[in-house]
Amino acid sequence: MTKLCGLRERKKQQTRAALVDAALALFEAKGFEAATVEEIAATAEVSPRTFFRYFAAKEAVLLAVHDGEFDRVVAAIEQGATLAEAILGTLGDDHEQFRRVQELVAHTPALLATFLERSVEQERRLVDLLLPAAADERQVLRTRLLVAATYAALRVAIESWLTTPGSDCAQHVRDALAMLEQGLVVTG
Amino acid sequence: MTKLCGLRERKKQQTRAALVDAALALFEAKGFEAATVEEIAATAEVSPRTFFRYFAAKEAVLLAVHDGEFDRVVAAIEQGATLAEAILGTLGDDHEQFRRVQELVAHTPALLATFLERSVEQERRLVDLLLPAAADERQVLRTRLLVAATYAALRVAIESWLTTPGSDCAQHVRDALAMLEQGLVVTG
DNA sequence: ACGCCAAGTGGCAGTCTGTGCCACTTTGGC
DNA sequence: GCCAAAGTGGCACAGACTGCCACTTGGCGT
Repeated sequence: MTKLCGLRERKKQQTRAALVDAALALFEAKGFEAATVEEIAATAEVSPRTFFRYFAAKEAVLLAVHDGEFDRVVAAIEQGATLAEAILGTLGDDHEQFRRVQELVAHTPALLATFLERSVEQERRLVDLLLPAAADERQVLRTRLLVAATYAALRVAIESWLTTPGSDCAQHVRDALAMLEQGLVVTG
Repeated sequence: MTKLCGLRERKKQQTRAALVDAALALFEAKGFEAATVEEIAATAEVSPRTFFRYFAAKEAVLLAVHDGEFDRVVAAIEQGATLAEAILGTLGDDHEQFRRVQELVAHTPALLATFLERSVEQERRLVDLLLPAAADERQVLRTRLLVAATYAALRVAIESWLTTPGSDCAQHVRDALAMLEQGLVVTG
């Protein structure tokens, strides 16, 4: 965990938050590609050089927003929760920042690409986590498929949620997962 | 289809192919990010400016390799094939260029991101194609889920295929789709 | 055979992302 | 208070990509 004792560490978190806020606002105001790192840094009162010390790339600012949520999913699984339970659990307290980011992602191909790639990384970690120590080949495949399909369902659910004003995100996810579990007619 | 009558058109296809070959070879030799557009263009005996007239971005060279295959999937569906049939149909004649590209994608996060984004675009087109004119909300959701899950299975299958030397790609895909159809235990 | 038009190309200047390096300030431990 | 370490800014630079303009060349009518 991050220490919050020193002044140094507090300033860092503060700068980080300022960068995220600035980026989110600017992306929403003028679009992801039109907003430059220079502007974001200026808004957060920091040099562009420093921006890249906090985030490896322009897109990474938004990635950072959700990292905490994934950690909670991992934690839940480590305590014995199923994948579905873990995901649904973190969706409860909807930070509206989550919606803002997802809205941006849905409208910006470059951001979508970044997020999908991050999803694959997360999928790999989850597979390792869910897999028993000694698993046969078939078990591995089944788990990979489970996680990948769950993420696919999550993505479909979020899209559906974004286009349905006032709806509950968790409910969309539950519906999608239920459909998945009951078995898709792949041949239809 | 592309006309092949004129000399002009032939030269264009030739340049395009030269760029693809050069890019593929250079990416394999020194890695995607280490290979510069300048080098690729030079190898294909063309100016860097011209490279970007053929491909919108450095990654797009590899995207182009698979565009033809997706068109075949679309064509098959328009002639009444199911999604699974259409996909398995195009996988038969395995161009080894397909494997080379997938190998690169698997090892290069930036390429993976681009390909996943392209996958989402393809998914959207397939959903429109598979959906009857008047479909209720539930039908739409089910179709989106079907396509997204199928692509997830495809991705898992390809990964599995790449890491199993000498195996048949189509067989991996069939196995994955079968698992999907029989219903995943989401709560496991 | 000639010449015109449009398509294709190259070069150049310029923007933006991202990185390495070095000097400078600040913080936390002693 | 002093010193190493952490954090920051500025600079120079590479590489991806774009707009613009001048130039060449293939297609085509006459």
